[in-house]
Amino acid sequence: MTKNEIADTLNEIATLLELKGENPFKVRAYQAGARALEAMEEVELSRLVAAGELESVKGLGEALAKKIVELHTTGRLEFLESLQASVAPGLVELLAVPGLGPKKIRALHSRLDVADIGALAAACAEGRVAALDGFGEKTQQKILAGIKNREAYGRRHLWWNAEEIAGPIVAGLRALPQVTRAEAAGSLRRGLETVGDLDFLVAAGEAGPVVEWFTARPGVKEVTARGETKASVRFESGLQADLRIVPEGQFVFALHHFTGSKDHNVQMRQRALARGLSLSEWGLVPAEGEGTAKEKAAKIAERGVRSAESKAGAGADSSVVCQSALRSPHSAIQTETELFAALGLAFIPPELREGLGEIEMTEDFPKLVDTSDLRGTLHNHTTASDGRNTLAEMALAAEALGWEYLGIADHSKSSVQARGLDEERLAAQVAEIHALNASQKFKTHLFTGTECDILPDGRLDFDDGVLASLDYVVASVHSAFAQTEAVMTARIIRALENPQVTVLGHLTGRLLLRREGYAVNVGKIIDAAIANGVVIELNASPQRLDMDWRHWRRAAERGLRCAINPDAHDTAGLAYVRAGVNAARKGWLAPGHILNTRPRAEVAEWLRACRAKI
DNA sequence: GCCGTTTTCGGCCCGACTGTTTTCAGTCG
Repeated sequence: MTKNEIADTLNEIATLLELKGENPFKVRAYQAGARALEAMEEVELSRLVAAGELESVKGLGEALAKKIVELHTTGRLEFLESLQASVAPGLVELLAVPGLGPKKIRALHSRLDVADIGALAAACAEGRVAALDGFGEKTQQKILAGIKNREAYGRRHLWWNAEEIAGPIVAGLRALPQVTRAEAAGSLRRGLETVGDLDFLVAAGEAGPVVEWFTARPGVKEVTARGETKASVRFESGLQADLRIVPEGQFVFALHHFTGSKDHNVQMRQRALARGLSLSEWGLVPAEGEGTAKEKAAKIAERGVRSAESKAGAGADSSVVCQSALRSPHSAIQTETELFAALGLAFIPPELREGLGEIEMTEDFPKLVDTSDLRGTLHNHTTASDGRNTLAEMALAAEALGWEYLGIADHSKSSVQARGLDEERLAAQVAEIHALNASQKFKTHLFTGTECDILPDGRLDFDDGVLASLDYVVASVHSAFAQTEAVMTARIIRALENPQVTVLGHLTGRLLLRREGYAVNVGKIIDAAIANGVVIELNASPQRLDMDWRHWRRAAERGLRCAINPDAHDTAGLAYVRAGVNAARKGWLAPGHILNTRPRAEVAEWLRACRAKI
């Protein structure tokens, strides 16, 4: 079993133990064990298993080590199998119903014999749930509503769609007179391709009016929680949003905490502990002593500077940090930059906070690419194929964005469903583009291109002579998605080896939340692209974001060049580059890694040189 | 089930909110 499969198994054990009413700390131990594995390299796990040294890993004791070894070597675990046999399988899915936790589920199971969602819905409909001790009419209604909306609630949402809802809310919050600071945190702030829910964080003198305003937003279908400093709502799309209101001095700590990710926060807290400090959403305080971080922070703030300094920890390096934190934990640190600095770190951009090596970064981070760095894009469509705006309309929109160039890459003839261009229509389009460029009607230069189908056998949809008449060629797969990984990989590599191909379009063909990508060996494709001097596109369409950001950092270090392409099918679609830039930033990409941050002349020269590599 | 410069037993993050009960348990993040 692989490391991640073993981690999943440990998490499954934790869930089953929870449903059985086991000691919650035992449950947590399994979850911590899973996290410890996830943070490990695959080869490191194999080494530790072989050497019998798993117990040297923090969080793995004798019992977990034994189980991990069994899973790693045999792929099975007797303990899990007997555990699974002792828990009704339908109970696990009940955990997904809002308001139901292990205790309530066990009560439903033991007293009403409810063992799955169907039985639960029936019990609610008959009023049997409301009659149970500890349950009531409201709980029953909530469970019924939760079951009914389970599908929409469980869904994640495209970053783009979530941002469209969140943007106006942040602006509205900032405009409230009580509010001094407001941000959207969570995976939205980290620029993750999909978002589970929205987290809004506000610093305000008075919370009541902010909660009032928030819960009254248009599109709010349901207010699921409303307290003095917190509120939760559900929008009609199923998207949930949480609001938290904190005092000004706590804002930066809460912002960092709720931006996450979980892994990043765990590593940050570990780093703080190593410096004798405790980091939480409440503040950065000395780790030693009694009481919670919140209590300590409050006490220290009350006592003031002098007595606090006398308690500063030992060790020259950490005492500096301690004293500055102690001096005034709620006022000395006002920005995330200062928070990171207190732990000896440079500011970590939110997009990089995934616990994937950003904490270990000892030097300053490279300047990540920004939307304003882009001087144009390749891969856009017009009404000639399946676009919804004409060539001139697209050029005008690109000019309005200040772009120096716009690449036109309509579909090729095999993409019949997209009205792909044949040789004749392509030649006509090229002539039209040349005429438009010559007219100097627009400041934006148009490059002639095609999004040429990679046929099932790896040949291209146009002859080399036709391709050579264009400024550039995006090659993409649009058919025979069901090929095996080996066949698909060989197919794409054959296309990359054609000297006419300059850019590989949407590497996996995935549609986020709708369709998995086709099977393809990404590592081999990256190798082939580097070897053949082909750019791999970061397709910026919010539902694609393909090639995935997780591959970019290492690929770029090895010399792969990226093009951030909106794959726009209308003028509004040009704005998708922003989603692509997000993904590129998550992949640690700097402007130098990206072809379309270069000026027009340089891009034109690069495209020429690329084709001359024969 | 894990952990230990206070330790091999007794802790393990905890505050906010809801619903039910009438002072608190369960859930959530």
